Amino acid sequence: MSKRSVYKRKIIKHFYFGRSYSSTELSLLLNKSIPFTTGVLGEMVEDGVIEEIGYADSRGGRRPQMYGLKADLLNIVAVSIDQINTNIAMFDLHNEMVHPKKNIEFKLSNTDYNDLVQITNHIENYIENTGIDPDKILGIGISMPGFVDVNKGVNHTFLKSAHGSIVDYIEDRIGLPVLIDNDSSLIALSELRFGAARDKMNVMVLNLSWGVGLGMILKGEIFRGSNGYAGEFSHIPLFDNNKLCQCGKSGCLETETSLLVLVQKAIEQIEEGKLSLIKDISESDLETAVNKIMNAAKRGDRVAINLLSDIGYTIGRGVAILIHLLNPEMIILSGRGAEAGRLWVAPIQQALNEHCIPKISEGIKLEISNLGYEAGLIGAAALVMEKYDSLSKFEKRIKVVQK
Amino acid sequence: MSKRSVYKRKIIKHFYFGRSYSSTELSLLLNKSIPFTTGVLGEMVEDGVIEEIGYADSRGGRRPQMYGLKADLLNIVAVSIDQINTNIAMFDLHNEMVHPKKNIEFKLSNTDYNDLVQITNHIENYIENTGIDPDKILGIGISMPGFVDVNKGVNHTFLKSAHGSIVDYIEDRIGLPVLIDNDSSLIALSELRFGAARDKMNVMVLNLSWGVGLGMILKGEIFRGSNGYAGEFSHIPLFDNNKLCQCGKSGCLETETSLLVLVQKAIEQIEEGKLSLIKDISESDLETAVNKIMNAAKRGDRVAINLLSDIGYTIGRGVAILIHLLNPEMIILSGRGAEAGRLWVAPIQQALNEHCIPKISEGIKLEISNLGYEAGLIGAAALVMEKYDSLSKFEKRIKVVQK
DNA sequence: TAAAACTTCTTAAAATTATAAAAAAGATTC
DNA sequence: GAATCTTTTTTATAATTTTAAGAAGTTTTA
Repeated sequence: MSKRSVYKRKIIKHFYFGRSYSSTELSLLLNKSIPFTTGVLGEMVEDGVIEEIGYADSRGGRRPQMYGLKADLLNIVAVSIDQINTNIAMFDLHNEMVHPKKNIEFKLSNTDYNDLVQITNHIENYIENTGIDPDKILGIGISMPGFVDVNKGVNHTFLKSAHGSIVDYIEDRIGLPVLIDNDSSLIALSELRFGAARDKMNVMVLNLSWGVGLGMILKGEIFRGSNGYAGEFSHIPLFDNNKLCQCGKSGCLETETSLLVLVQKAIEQIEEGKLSLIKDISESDLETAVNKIMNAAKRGDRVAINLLSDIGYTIGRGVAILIHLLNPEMIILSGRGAEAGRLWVAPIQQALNEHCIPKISEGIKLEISNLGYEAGLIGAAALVMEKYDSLSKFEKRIKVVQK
Repeated sequence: MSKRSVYKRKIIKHFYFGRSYSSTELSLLLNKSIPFTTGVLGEMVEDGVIEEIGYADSRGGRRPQMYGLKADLLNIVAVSIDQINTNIAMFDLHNEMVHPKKNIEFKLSNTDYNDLVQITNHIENYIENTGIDPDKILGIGISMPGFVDVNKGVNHTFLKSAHGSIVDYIEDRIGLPVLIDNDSSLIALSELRFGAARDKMNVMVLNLSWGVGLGMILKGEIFRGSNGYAGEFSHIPLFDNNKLCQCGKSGCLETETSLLVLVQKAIEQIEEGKLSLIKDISESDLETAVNKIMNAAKRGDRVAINLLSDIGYTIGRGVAILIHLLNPEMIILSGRGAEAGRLWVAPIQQALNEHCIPKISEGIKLEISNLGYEAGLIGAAALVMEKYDSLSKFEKRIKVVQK
């Protein structure tokens, strides 16, 4: 691969994450001279990869020519899998969804090989339905919970097939580059590239869901640890409570903060006869139960608010640990539970005030994501572009960037 | 600064940390072509910066010419400050101590400006006593406990002078580049460059001392967080014990693991009448008390061993948190308490077995440092070289590397 | 034991990339 | 409103760095 084409890939990546740049700005980002950058940009315009998108405002001199990616040059398939739902969507290079996302209800089992076959079928069908030429698809990004070994393309928790790598299987069947990563890390990636963590160096992104996931941004990059297992926030041993966690240990943070615990405690309190707006909930339909509790809290129900506060405070104690160990500049509440995030800010902040050395916690921003429910899908698409300039599997894909 | 001289600095840094390289190896490390690297190396030999040190064994072809730094080209002053002792030493480029280290008993107060003056005097005298020409000194590296803001050169815990930056003060007085960093981070740095963490990517280095410090190696580099406060392991809120910590909060890990707690518990148990080899200890002379307990443990005293085990187990619980969050490949026990480290390996390992998800803790190595007592000084010297290729304050110092 | 294979080192030509100066376009100032 | 200052872009020239090919040593293999 020629050096020039390496720079072209980097330029495409910058444009994807940053929208538009002038020649001068890019030369700074690439650490190359302006004449060189201008030359490369010229070639890319000729090849139809990027286009001139007008002039930016002057900052005291000649107005800079701005460049941007041609949105329809390439597409990216994003797949977001969780325990009960799988979503598939197609994005263009401006990060717009170009085909309606498809939601599949799909209970993820731990070991069934058939699950993998099913999901691959769905992806295959979805791509066909979009009518987009596979030659115009850069790759497929997949977000899923569990212990994901990024390099081997294996998930040690879900879709464990005897047939080895998930990535290899899907690549073989569909013939496109496939990348997988853990859902919390990808939510952090979307916050880093498109959300509140943009241009930040050290940020902790909490993925509020059935458990509390953690995506870490350290030194301006997603941190994954030596095997990709970093961020197991749910399972830090924080309590002497003898409550068994689904991971097999006891005392995990999750044993006091999961939404399951929330529902259990709510049922307990209602049975004790406390007055509450919460009605008719049971452990057998958690999703509905959680929604009812959340809604009650939003309407000011004391019981619901107190329950959420307790959990928030406990999460906050965990966050205090993160702050002491990693000294981040920002905490972001993201994931599907972030909508109710506002309810949690106060108790978390309270826990931070009580458990942090002031010097280390002062100035830390506690923010709620505005990427919302889509963060997982955006992260899956971003994963593909994130690796575009470094993985060899992209080398032969897009002709225009090969010289 | 010319580009070529940037590469020369990088080469010097590589040699300092790696001893000797061939032209081919260096060209790989620098990402430059072999002819270019050979050319630069030739110039550096001519300038007397490096020398040819013979041929390495062949690996199936012509034997490579090896190069190494001239040890006496430059010297580095290392200063290691802790709460009761300050050590100063002079190193050469082969990391050998070229002048006997000087130990100064010196109780570090929190705010006394005079402390800073005193320490600077000592450094000044020490350099004079070595008889080494200041023009042959690259810089001064300082290791100290507390909240160190590396960029501002300020310590928010010790030597807080109204006169601003510690670094600026010493640089003004001595006229040499000065760098400071937190002791635990520097111990981690010496492990990374010269110890068990060499070539490792993600390692947690515990600095066993009066508290338990933590130096983190993430992605092959020391991690310091956004303000340099990362690694406050001692003060993670882990207990509901209502014991007040010196940091002002309660429930910190330190409230159950500090050597002070060790002594208090020992006294308690002896007063209760337990049979033990430990005799005549009191809280007024902690250093002696700790030594007596350690020695008793080494001779097999049950009381001492149990006390250390309890503390080790508690530290292990903290380490389990580190493992879940950061997924390191290795844990190193270092610092002055590492000698007794062997006594702690078993209880720490025990805690890891009980509190870690097997998938994430399997394969993690738990090692005892072999850098020993000197780790702090070595780290302080290494700090200077670590920053040599990136800080402008070194630009004008060494003439031979300026072209 | 000689040929093959392989690694290192050297050289000169080729390609890449940067520098510097000037031109273009717009903002600011007096 | 002309002169001056800025920033961006272009161009030509200069410097840097790589490529490619071959020479020089060593080990491996036949």
